[in-house]
Amino acid sequence: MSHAPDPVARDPWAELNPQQREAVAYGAAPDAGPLLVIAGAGSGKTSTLAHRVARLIADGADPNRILLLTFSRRAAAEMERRVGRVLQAVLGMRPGGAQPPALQWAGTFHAVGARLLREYAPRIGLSESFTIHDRGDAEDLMGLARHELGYSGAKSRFPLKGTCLSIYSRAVNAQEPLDRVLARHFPWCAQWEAQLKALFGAYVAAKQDQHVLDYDDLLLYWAEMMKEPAVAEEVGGVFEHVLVDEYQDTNRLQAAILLAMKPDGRGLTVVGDDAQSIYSFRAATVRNILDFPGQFARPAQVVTLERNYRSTQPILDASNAVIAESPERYAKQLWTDRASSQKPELVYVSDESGQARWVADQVLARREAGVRLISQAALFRSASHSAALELELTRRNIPYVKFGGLKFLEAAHIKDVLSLLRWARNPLGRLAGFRAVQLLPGVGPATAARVLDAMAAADLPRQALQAFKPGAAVAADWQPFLETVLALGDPALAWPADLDLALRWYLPQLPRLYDDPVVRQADLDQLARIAGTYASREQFLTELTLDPPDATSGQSGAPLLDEDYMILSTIHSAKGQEWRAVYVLNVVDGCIPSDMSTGDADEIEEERRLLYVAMTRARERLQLVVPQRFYVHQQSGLGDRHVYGTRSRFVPDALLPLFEVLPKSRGQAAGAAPVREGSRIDIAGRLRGAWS
DNA sequence: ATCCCCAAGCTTTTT
DNA sequence: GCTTGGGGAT
Repeated sequence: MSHAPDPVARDPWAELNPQQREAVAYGAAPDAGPLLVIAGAGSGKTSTLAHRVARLIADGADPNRILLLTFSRRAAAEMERRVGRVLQAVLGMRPGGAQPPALQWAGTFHAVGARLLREYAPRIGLSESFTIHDRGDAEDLMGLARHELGYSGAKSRFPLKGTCLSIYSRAVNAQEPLDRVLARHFPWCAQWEAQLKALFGAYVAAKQDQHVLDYDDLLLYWAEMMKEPAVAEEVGGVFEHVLVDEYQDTNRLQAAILLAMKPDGRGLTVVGDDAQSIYSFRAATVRNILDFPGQFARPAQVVTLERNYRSTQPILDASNAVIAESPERYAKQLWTDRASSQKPELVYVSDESGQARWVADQVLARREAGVRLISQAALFRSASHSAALELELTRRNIPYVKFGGLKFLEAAHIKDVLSLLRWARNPLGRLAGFRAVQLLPGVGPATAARVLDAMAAADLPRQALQAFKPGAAVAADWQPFLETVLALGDPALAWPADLDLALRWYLPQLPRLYDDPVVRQADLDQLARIAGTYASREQFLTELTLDPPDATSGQSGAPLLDEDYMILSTIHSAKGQEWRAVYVLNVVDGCIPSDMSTGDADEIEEERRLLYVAMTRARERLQLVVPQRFYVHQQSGLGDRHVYGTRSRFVPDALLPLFEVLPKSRGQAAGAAPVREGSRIDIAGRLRGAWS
């Protein structure tokens, strides 16, 4: 242990600047109104929020009555860690001694909603054993309803199940009537309004019959529950302080929940940055944060954090210039005292493989200069944009971990096992059952439907299952399956023995079900390992759907935690993070902005903010990479093809002086040919020079 | 009723 | 390139 005292340990408030202090100290008076903290990128937002929570507790607030709403569980964990650290210092506890009080209520809106609903289930007529549908399940259930209503014929060209769910979800989250949602966001579906209404009715009924909630329900039921004055007062009273992080990415439904809990705004703190609002596709609205102060009888106090501790001035200058074009925002100009002569770079490369080679070269060169892989990240607009880079990294043996766009839970074999567990927990969950039963050889949709119908009609679903007589072809396999399902339904079974039981039945089925049983078995082993870290099956199922493991390892096998690896991430998943070196891929019109999002001005603005978020992740080095030729997946008709890309419209000519443009000799794209090893030495030399 | 094969359509970001 | 729907053989 070091004798040099941690600066936090010496004086926990010393490291705060005046604005941060104001945000931390605000509301000492008992009648203080709500607080809005506008926290620019890299302005110490997490630290400020953590200090504020710690100060509240130090001043006597009960940690069990503090609700901290974050955007992801990862963010919640980080916040808890930092609150604990500050508290230790404030309360004068010695590290390694007694633990500082922990927060009982920290998590995402959805996770907190799930927990509250589980608690209040009996009072609002909800089954306590409700299971939660992830996006895929919700789509499938929507698809089922769509089919039952006869909209699935090949000729009708009715919106696909995924589109239907998106429409439904937006209507719920934005709290807007269907016709408006259709007109504004899905005009090509407007002709189906009546049918969609019927479909959504059937979908809602199906969820209720089966005791399942989808993501939106976790918010919707919570909001509805709060409309009951007695419950609202009770729940609102439980939480003395409510703090919300990333408020720019909340939607109207979430705002309604907050308002219902804290109608006068007392004890309410929201933190965010309107310039980083990037989730409007999920019905988040920047209006929430822009309109926050005026919502209350006593307007909110607004504190703005403009000092940036993360990036060098040249990086900040370029980022500020990019966002400056945005029309409506809380005016702020980030500043820093981290001077540097290193401008961000704008790098032209030939195509995506040239881009991959360039980035790999850069990463290695930077690593030689002392920047660990884990301090370097490649960011991109959509998960598929990293494919070429992943290949290149694997080829060169550079380990990486990829965030975003992960399909672990969507893999068929994972869903198989989870549906077994879910169905055992909630026998009325039709989707899980439908999938589980069809794992048996000789059982298809018709038999599965008969089983589930019999169960749905019975008072005791499990007995109906036991009594079910399958056809002769299935009989031999039925008995062990039945025994497994019934055993899984035994509440006395200790977790994770349930999973072992399910796997014992399921693993032998793998070779019959899939061509590549070995790979899939490895995944399931992984699942079993994760399972051990959850306290119960219920927690496992809930948290896995609400917060799926969000990274995949680039190397086969388990990622070694203390090994050095670089980060690949979608820009969305990069929120709140920072790295010493950041490479932004495909800074090309069509990628940023995505050609999916060039519909209206609002969408374009969000794409601009996306680039801003990507750029402001960088501490020291920032490179925007522009492939001059890139591959687009089939859009309409023509098939896959190459397109000659132009630099993103968010970096117009006027901004070029803020960047160093590479390569310096025109006409030669960097990383153009794999044979040009000579130029690599050149580049490496230049980079070393930059660090001397 | 199941299962297997073919054809057709669509392809962002995520709790 | 990958899922979904339809048709035919078993």
